[in-house]
Amino acid sequence: MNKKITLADVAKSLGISKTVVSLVINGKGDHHGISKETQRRVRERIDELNYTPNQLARGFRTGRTHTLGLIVSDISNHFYAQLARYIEDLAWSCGYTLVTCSTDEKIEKEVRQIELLLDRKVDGLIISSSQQSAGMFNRLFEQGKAHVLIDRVFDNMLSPAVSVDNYEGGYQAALHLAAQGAVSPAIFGIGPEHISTLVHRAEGFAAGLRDAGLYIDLQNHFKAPFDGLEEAIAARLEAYHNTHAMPDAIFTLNNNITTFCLKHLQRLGYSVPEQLILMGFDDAAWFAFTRPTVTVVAQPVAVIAERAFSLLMQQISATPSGTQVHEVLPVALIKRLSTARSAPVLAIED
Amino acid sequence: MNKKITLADVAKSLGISKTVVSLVINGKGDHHGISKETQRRVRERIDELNYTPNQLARGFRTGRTHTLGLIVSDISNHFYAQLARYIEDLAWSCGYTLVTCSTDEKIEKEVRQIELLLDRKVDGLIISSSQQSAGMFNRLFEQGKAHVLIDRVFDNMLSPAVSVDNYEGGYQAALHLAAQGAVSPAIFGIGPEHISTLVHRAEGFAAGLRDAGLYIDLQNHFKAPFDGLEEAIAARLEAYHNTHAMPDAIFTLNNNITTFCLKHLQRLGYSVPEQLILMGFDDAAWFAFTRPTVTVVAQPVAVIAERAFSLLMQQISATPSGTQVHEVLPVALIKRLSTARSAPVLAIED
DNA sequence: ATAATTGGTTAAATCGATTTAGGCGATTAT
DNA sequence: ATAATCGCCTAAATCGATTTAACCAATTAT
Repeated sequence: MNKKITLADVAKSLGISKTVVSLVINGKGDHHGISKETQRRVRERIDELNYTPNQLARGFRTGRTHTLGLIVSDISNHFYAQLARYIEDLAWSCGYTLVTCSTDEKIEKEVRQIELLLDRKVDGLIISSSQQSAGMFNRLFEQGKAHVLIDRVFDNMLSPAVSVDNYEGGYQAALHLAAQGAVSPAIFGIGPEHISTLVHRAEGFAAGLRDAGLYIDLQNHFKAPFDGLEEAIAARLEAYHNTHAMPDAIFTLNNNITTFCLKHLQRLGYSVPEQLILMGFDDAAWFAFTRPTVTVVAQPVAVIAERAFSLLMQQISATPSGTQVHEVLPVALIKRLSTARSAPVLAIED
Repeated sequence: MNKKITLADVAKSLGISKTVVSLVINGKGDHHGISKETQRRVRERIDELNYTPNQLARGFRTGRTHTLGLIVSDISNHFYAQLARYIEDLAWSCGYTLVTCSTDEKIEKEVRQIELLLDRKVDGLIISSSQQSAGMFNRLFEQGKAHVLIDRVFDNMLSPAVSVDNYEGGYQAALHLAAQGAVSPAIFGIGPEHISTLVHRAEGFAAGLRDAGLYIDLQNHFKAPFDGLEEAIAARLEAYHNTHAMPDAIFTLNNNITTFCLKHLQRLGYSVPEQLILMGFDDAAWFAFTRPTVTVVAQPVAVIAERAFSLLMQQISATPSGTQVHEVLPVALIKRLSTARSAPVLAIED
């Protein structure tokens, strides 16, 4: 277990000071007037000895770790897994490493994870928060700690944020379902109920229905618990089934809900779109080849990642501008067969 | 931007030495005979000042960062996303943070990521490697660096490893397809071709076919490139289609291949299982509710995570045993409708 | 009565890098 | 001829924790 070569070893082996070696490594050789010849010798010796800097020591000294933190509710959720992948690629291309944490929508867990990451001196955070208010993030903002809120946003937040137009997505969904003949649609949501994305999607949906001359009771729509999601959805559908009260349309508020809804409707013997139409928020690869394929409101995942990363890098490398930045990206309605009530002749895309 | 409270601040504010504060924080107070009263005062003041230790400095000094690294080919692949989630939970419950890196099957990228994580002094690595040989890992092993190979394994490897019985999975798949009437099945694989999991699955499949009196050319089965996977699969299926040479059964070597195969078979108008039967390696939530539902060889993801984590922790907290540990976990054949050639009356599970 | 032990504590070294503040000899400016 | 400048390099401080080696007074052992 040969102990690691240190910068001091390199310096000693060349009979020069650590300063020179450090400067050369960091490309500050010319700027500090280290002779070309010395620089060459240093680099040569570094190769010979196979020296690599201890990043921990470096980060400790400089206060910059080249590490970013990503906080989401569940990294195994397809939407967040994709997001993580995009962000990881962006981070890697800038020399950053990404630490991802799943909160399971537990506020307490989220807070501890953020604190842990801060104690580890990550250079920045990208957060899809489960919290109820902007308090903690406003504090981060005032401390000048680089971070970006994504996906979920807050009233009165100071932090830079990137989200999509959830309200509009819900609105479009409602218009589409109404156009396809839905009369008494149901919303399938998920707890906790303060999550901004879900609230906005539902509100937009209600507004769209209203404009289409329909009504839905926003307060009391179904909200499955985060833990035991599938079981709750199955139970709800069974209850509808047993009481012969199945709605004629369902709008599911995220991809997991859509997935489980479809699975259990199928299990109960319902055929979509003939007996009821269904559409969801969030796209996923498989929604394009299930039978029926599923109509969704899709989020521009790559763009969310790119914008959030860019806003984060701005904070890290420059002093942030004074104005609050909240980028709201457009969503896209992808019509597929699950809502093709009349003539199922829609082409399967790509 | 109030600068962070340090251990020295706490010590000074109490008029005592840093040593005492450090010992108390680390629960070594009793062991070093710090009086109960002093310990109480220290803890109280830490709360008052809201002091939290700089984990970077701590890790720098102790050489233990309480960080683990996970290397996989693509975190957005459902199998790895699930694995990551399980490992993250285990790690978190033991006070560890997880850094995940995606390699895109690029050996060069994998090597750099491992080196980076080592320079960051992660306490251990869990690696699903894309490399060709055990060389780098045998070196890690000899240096005593804690790590576990998962999923993919090597000949002559010294490192602890956890994998599944890929050969047996392939074998069972072949028997099943043969039993369902397949006569000339095709394998849909993916590059690079040295990946042990894929090799073993294909070899087991060939052996199973042989035992069922069938034959397949192992050398020349289809291997799609990792980049552009979907397009390659689509093209291959189209080629079959155009030449009226569609096989009567397809065995897909991982969940992504299965997904894309199904999607494009559907696009080309083939009905499964009537015109051809299909089964894949790896389960995924949606395979249980696509139509048809998909027969798969499922891996025990949670167990893989648990065993790998356990082997890693053993190395970190104790001196590893001398014997090479390679745990091989069983796979499970889940029969669904995509291979139900005769009577599609199989119950949809759960 | 002197030495050894114990209880409670501290000063200083240490981890491996970066950064500050100069040093020294040779050249250029005045 | 003296001072200022320049080119090249170094010693030492520093980041914030942990850990080693002792210290001092009070008690116990011999």
